[in-house]
Amino acid sequence: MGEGLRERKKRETRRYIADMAMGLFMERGFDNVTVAEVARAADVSVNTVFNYFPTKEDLFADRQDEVVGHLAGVVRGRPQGESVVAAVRRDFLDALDTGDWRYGLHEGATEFSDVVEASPALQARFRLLHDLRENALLAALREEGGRDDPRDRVLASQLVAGTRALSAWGVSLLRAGEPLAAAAMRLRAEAARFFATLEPYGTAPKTRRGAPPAPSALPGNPDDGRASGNGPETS
Amino acid sequence: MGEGLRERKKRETRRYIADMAMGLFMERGFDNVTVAEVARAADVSVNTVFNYFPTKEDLFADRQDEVVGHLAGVVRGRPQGESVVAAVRRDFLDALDTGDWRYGLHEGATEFSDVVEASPALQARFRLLHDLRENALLAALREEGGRDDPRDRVLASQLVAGTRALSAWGVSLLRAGEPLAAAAMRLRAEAARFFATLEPYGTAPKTRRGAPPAPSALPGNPDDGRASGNGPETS
DNA sequence: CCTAATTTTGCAGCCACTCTAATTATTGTG
DNA sequence: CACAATAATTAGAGTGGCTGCAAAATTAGG
Repeated sequence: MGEGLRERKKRETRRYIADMAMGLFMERGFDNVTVAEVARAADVSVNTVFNYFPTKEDLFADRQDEVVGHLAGVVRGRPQGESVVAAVRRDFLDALDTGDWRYGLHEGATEFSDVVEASPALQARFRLLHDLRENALLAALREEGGRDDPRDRVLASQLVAGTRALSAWGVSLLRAGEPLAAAAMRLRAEAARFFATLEPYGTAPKTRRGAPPAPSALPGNPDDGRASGNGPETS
Repeated sequence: MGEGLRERKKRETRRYIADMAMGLFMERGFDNVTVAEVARAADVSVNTVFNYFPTKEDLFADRQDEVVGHLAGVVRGRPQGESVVAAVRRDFLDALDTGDWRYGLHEGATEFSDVVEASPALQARFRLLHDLRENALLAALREEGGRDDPRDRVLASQLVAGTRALSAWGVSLLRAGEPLAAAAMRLRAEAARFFATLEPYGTAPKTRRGAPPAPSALPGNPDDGRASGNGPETS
């Protein structure tokens, strides 16, 4: 029941396609590689590529679901008594300390960033991801607060935009040759200022009815056209 | 010299195409109208449409250059002694008072918004515009401050994201049936809270060397692929 | 008018992506 | 093991946005 040959082959095929694609993208740039070339490199048909990845961008931005739902998860999973702003600050600083990639800062972030910044299509995709991130966070905030509180809207936008700006600055530091540790240190200082500014939003600690820490279904943007697929239709 | 028949015809043709396109988009939705249909409606060839508008989205988002450079212009043109945050607040509240469209709030904003929210392509375009807006604002901030100040990055991101969130809330109020004046009033209150939060960024009033109020050339994002064209090449 | 500069157009083509209809491989069952 | 159900892969044709290029129409200026 659990693990047929079919399932394994599917995962392997998907993986192989994604790896081949990433290799080509890193080498020659996202826009200079056609889906047909990816298909040839992976020795499958173009249709098979689209069976696994709904768009060309999905070949690059795998695991995007994680980052989209991350902030919302942090907010939902925070301990009792912690404010929203404090929770995000904690997670952001933790990512800095552990060198985690979830805010875009990691070893080799520059190569990644180079490819993205060279491609309008990829930039558009990441803007979409930030939007989805903000919407997911907003949904999490609404689970606690009132119906359509403008403060939730503003707070979500400020948190996403701020951390995004900080990460962008961090990448620019890395690109300027600064080692990751040094960049992280400077980022910590700036992050402190940023989150301090948002303190006025953080007054409400956390209400009772805590939702289960990590519901897997993300709210998502109803207008994003296509979700990131994980494989061919299972009819 | 100034005004040949050729120039006039060009403006008229451009205008006619844009009007026909907007009519079709409003009626049937952006994604359900092909460029070929726009061309037929305007009685020109598809190539002519692309001569005037570099992308299909440009048919919808005309005058986008204004909104992209607006915030930067507000910052550059603010009076001596006014902080950046105060300048944007003043402009935002002024737009609310005068019912101006520059922040997306105006009579008929809902129809406009309906079309946009029904089209992933248009949403992507507006995300791009917000990005360009932020970059332009950041460039303006850098004309006064230090080289690559992370506080400028964060402030620009907060201002753009915050006003965007407020406008989105405003549109949701309009869509819920609230009259424009009432929505504007509630928006003023929320805007006050929002800008108050950003006060810590507003300490620097304004330095000496004020640049000329409105330089027309926008910095723009080097990676946006194509600028919004204003007509066929005059080469 | 006649020529040079421009605008418009038609045509061919690229690429992402979709749909449909075979074709092939994997599975569970007898 | 054979066989039928199921699911994955493929080829092929087509759509739509967009780009070149070269010919035809229009306009400008002498």
